[in-house]
Amino acid sequence: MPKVVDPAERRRELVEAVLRVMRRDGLEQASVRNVAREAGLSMGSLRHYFASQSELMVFAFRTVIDRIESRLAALEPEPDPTRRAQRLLAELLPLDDERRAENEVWLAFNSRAMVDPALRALRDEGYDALRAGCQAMVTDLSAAGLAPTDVRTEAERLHALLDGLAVHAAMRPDIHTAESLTAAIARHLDALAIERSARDAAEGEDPA
Amino acid sequence: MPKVVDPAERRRELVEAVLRVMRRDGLEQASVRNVAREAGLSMGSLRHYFASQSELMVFAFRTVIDRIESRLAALEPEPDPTRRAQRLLAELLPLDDERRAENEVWLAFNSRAMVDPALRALRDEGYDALRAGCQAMVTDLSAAGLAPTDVRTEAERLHALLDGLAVHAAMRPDIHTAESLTAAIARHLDALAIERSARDAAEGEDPA
DNA sequence: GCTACCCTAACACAACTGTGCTATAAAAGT
DNA sequence: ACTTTTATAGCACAGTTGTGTTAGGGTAGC
Repeated sequence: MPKVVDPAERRRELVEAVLRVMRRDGLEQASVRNVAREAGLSMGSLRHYFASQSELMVFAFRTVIDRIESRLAALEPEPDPTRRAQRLLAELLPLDDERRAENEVWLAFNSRAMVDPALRALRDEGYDALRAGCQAMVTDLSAAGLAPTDVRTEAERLHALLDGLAVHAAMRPDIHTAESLTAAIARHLDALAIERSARDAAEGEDPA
Repeated sequence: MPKVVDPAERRRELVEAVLRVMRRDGLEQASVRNVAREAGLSMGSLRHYFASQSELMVFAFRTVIDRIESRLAALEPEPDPTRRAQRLLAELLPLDDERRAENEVWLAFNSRAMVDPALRALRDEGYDALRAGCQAMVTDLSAAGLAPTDVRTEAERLHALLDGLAVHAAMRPDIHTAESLTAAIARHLDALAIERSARDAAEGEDPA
């Protein structure tokens, strides 16, 4: 009976099982037994694809990261920096069920990474990528005169706002609807532009 | 030998043991055995003070919440809304080792509350309190002409920024120093004031 | 004195964990 | 046709978990 499915496909199925269990019962319930049962396999089979639980978790986390990154990369090019930022941020916020699920497992992985060294490297990778993305967005906006020139501080602020909204959406999905999340982000982008104009005007006055 | 210390004191010691274990080894290591060993007691003794692990965790979480709230309440009154907001936010951010520790256990409790119903109520309580605090700050700033009039959106933005910064500080304490955190918050308060001025000016022009 | 009570300790139990090992059947390679 | 590799299943083992129960030692009230 073996060899009926592609090994890579099996691994993907197992990752899906991990994510399902994590969402339904919490990260600590994602034991090798529970995951194997969820996937309809014996735990001996699971161990054939992943030698250890840590390996399974790392692969699952990596899969989630790759999925998010490829989704961002697949976005059609958008020359206008504001609209580009809006689309990127909309892709990162948990606005629909699929991304809500993704957000939950992302947060679970992140919290385990606080203690598990094997996951820490992946968490840092995701963190750095998001940080770089925020920095790129602010840089483009700033170049277009739509954000203050202090890119570093503004990128940190945007990044923290984004992650904070994601955490809040996971904690209270009833309060933080897709509308309120997008409104908060839109307001922030708007505020960045206003701030830039005001600072430019102040600079034009002061030294003159 | 029993009865040498106040039972309430014992409970406090046990909570401290919980927090130490949680910070050192992670939340999932805070088993009744590990906590009892950390406190230098047998697990039979621990169970005399807390009938179940859930009870212990709830009490520990409650203690952390109370500690933060009483520290905020102990702040001397500050009439200037900007300075008051700065002080409140400085008290909530993990700027020193003590509050870094507090922040870590806070996040750990929050992540477990995603799955543990007993902790969820406490998490929601903490969330609501912080949300109300942000709303109060923005309301005062807005009344003083130092923040936009859309209190609801701005409170959500401030709240998310605050929690996002706390998460980032826990993840990357090397990157997010006390200086960068306070700078981000200061910039945000500054931006709120600028935004208000600009919107007021725009409104004065438009309908005229 | 003594009785009642609080605290502490220690053990038992069932459930769960990750991991190693073995057996077997199907496929692939020759 | 035969051998080797791959995939699956199942079990054993040692460790940890939460919780219950039992017993004993120390203090306080009478």
